[in-house]
This record gives sequence, C-alpha cells and structure tokens, in this order.
Amino acid sequence: MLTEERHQIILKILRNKGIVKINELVKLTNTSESTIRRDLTYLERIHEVKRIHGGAALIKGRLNEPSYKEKQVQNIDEKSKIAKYASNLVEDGDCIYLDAGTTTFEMIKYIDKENIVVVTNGLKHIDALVEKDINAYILGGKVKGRTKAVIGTDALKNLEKFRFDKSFIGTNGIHLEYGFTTPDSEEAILKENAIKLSREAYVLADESKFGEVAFVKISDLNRAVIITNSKIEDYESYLQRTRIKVVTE
Amino acid sequence: MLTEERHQIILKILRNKGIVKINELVKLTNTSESTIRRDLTYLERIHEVKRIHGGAALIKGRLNEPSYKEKQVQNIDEKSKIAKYASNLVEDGDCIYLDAGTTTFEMIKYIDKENIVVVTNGLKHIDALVEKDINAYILGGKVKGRTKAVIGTDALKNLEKFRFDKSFIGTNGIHLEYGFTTPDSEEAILKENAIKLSREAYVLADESKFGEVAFVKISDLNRAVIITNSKIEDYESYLQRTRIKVVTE
DNA sequence: TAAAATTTCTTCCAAAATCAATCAAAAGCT
DNA sequence: AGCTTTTGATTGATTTTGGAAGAAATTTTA
Repeated sequence: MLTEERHQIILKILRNKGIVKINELVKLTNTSESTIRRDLTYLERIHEVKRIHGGAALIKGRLNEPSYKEKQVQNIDEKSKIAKYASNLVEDGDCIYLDAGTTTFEMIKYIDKENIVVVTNGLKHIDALVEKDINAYILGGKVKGRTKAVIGTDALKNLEKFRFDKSFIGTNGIHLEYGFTTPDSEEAILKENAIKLSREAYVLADESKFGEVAFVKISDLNRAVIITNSKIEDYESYLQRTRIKVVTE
Repeated sequence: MLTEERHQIILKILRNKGIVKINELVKLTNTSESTIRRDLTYLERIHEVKRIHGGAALIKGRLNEPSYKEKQVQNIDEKSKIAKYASNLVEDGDCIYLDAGTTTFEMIKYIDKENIVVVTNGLKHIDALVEKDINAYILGGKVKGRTKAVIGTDALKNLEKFRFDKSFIGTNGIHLEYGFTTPDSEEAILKENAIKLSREAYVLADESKFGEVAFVKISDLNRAVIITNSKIEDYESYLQRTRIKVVTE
C-alpha cells in the first residue's frame, strides 16, 4: 500500500468517526504499527490530524475552541500558584488591568476583594468576572478568533482612557537582553501600554518563559515586576535588572 | 476506548443531561472507575465540567446561563422565524450592528454570508460569531452582569465611530404613541444611536411586544422597520407610521 | 443527635499499553 | 550493482490503566 493511499484512508476514517485507534489503522491498512505511527506524525506536522495517546483525532477548528483549552493544560499547577499570589496583590478599591491569557484568567477565581474595577481585553475573563460580581470593563475592538482576545487600534484607544493601580500581564518570552516579548504585534502594543498606564505592573510567567524570545518586544524588564514559580538559572542577573517574586507555595 | 473519546462522551452526555453519575460513565465507556475519575479531574481542570459528589455537572455560565436561557425559551419558534428572516437581509460585504439580546443572537446561526463585519455589544454574540469565523467587533465598556451586554457611555462613544449598512435591534415595547421602549436607559441610548448610525434599521420583536411600553424610549416607530411574526390587532395603524414585515414561515 | 453503615474520594502502585528512537532488511530508483 | 527511501521489528522509556487501602463525605440506623 502506498504512503499517499494510507494517508487518504486515515483522513477518510477520521472524517467519519472523528477518532481512530492505531490498531484499527494497522489492521485496515495491513501495515505495521511503525508505519502508521510515521503516517500520523507526518499528518500532524502538516496540521491535518491531532495525535492523541493511542491514536489520532480530527483537528477541530471551531467547535471546541481547543487552542484555548489545551494551552491551559500546560504547567497548570505552576500557573495556578503564580495566579494565586498575584491575586493577593489586588487591594480593596483598586482599579486593575487584566491582560488576556491563561495565567491571568486563573487569577480571577482567587480574587476576593469586592470593591474593585477590572478592565480586560479577554472575553473569557469577562465571563468569569461577571460570575464573581466584579465590576468588569471590556476593551472594545476587533476580536481575535483563536484566543478570544480583543486587539487592534480600537482596543488601544479604549485602553488609553484608563489609569490603573495595577496591571497583570502575560508574556511569551523573558530575556535579559530583549526584555518581554510576544508573537503578536497587536497584542504586544496593548500590553506595552497597559504597563505604561499602571502605577505597578506585574508580568506573570512560569519558568518555561525565561530565556525565550518571541517576535515582538513588549517592554524592558525593569518596567514590570516578574512573578514566577522557580528560581531560574540566571536569577541573579535578572535581579539586577528588575524585581522578581518567586512563588514557592 | 481512547482518552479523548471518553472525554467527548462525557461532555456530550453532560450537555444533554446536565449531570452524570460516575457509575453511568463507567458502564457507558466500559472502563474502570479510576479512569473516569481521572477524566473528570482533568475536565474540571480545564474548566469544562464541575465535579460533584458522585459524578459531574455542567459548568455554570457556559451553556446554562440561567437568566439568559430561560428567556430564550419563551416564544422560541417565533423568535427563530424572525431571526431567520432578518439574517437573510444581511448581504455580502455588509457592515452590521447586532444589538445584544436573544432574538438577535438567534440570527447568528442563520447568517451565511462570509465577507461581512459585525459590531455588537453582546458578549454572547461574540462567541457565536467567532465560531462561525465572522469578523467580530465588540464595543468597549462596562459589562452588565445579568445580560452580559456592554453598556454605558464608553460603549456609546465606541459605537459612534462606526457607520452601519444595517442594524438589528431588540426592544421590550412597541407602542403607537410611545414608539420603541426598553427598561434600561443605558441600553436605550445605545439602541437609539445604533439606529441613527445605520442606513437601514430593523427592530426584531415578537407579537407580545406590541402595545407594551417600557421605561425608556429608544426612538419613534418610523426610524426602523419592524420584523415580527404575526399581524397584530392594530396592524393597519402601525402600518401608517412605519414599515412592518410579518414573517409567517 | 450520635453512631454505624454505606458510598464516594483520593492516593498510591504495579501491570499493561503505547510511545519515540534505532537499525537492519526490503523495496524502489538510477 | 550502488544508492536512497520505506518498512517492520526491537528496545527501553513514558503514559495510561485498574485495583486496593485508607480517608472523607453522605446516608441510614438507632
């Protein structure tokens, strides 16, 4: 059986059933497990299927909002600790900005102050905030499909009307030289401005973000306090440039 | 049975029944209790379900949305028909405004034009729009807890930047003398302006709204076309003041 | 109301299944 | 034949699974 032929079969079955086990494919195509594994690795690399333990599944573009949910799984315990600590920084009467993103989202369930106002560009965040009866403001603007975050110049303009006591920002990279970075330039500029508009800015990031550099710079390290979960390698070097809070429990 | 498969089953059952016992899931998936427990802890972690003693329940605020859902039940067929008709008014390339509310929400699933831009103050609407890959803009501003609608002066300011080909508005009362009315003044002013900013404005209302008067006036009848589901008593009198489309099927 | 009985929960462990990596044989090509 | 690509088997590592023991929660009984 030709490689291409197998690929077609795999995709066809997936379109019918949504999920297949490796064993099924082995029997069906009369080939070895190794071969099927190779097929699946390939098909995953070209974004045709999603591999799961024991088989493969169809990539679901829109139904389940997987990109958002799945992201949340990684390092969830660390994120949770960081979020918990950050939420304690919120004081009664504060006006704060919550950046869209999973770690800041986790914060919401730990916030116990009542008399506060929260501005955010995360639609998910709004749901959670409203459920906790917290005064919530959403930035207006274009909604980014994948992450359900509001971005763009409209959001930026909206943001500039506010002044915050504290802002809590997510990031993809933290680097001694290149500062805070993120892959999306529209998000970057929003984060940058939120930091500028705050009396105190906090960047929430688990250890995996250190040493990483993404496409667009948000700001230099010294503009925000980093809250993370572990003393990374170059801890001392980072400490020379900015403040870091390491949350152990 | 694969992990992913089980997760899907669990979610599917929950969406149908709202609640499941662990035993049911064990039988249904032909796996052990341990496995199901693990599945549930995972699904809870990613905020898909809520664990309860003996099983799991749908997470509140997702599909549930009590105040929102309940409203939706009333006159659902009529609203659906109205929404369906209204959605057909949307043309390729249009820039439209969708007012928050259940009837306009219904419209979204019937919209089949691709190349359009939708501005709305309904957070629920955004979710649905994004899932259909429709360009969505949210108005910024204070989020009203009960209805998950954005209101207030910020929203108003945001709105004024736009010009719409069509706007679709909900209302609580339609009255020969008092025009369109609604109980919340902040919502009213938003609706009023959306109508003003549109080339064509449509008010979606089932028959129960006719003759009713709510607290705050949105606008006079002649500013918008009414789309409803039945020829009400004073049909002729209304017809003298504005255009009405009665959707029968 | 308190104690007892039952059910459900968490934690842990060892068995089973699945995985990635590697390598030699087989097949295809020039 | 000489070379590259694909295949299938093997290995040890990783993940998932089911069961058991004791803790916690709930229901029943006294």
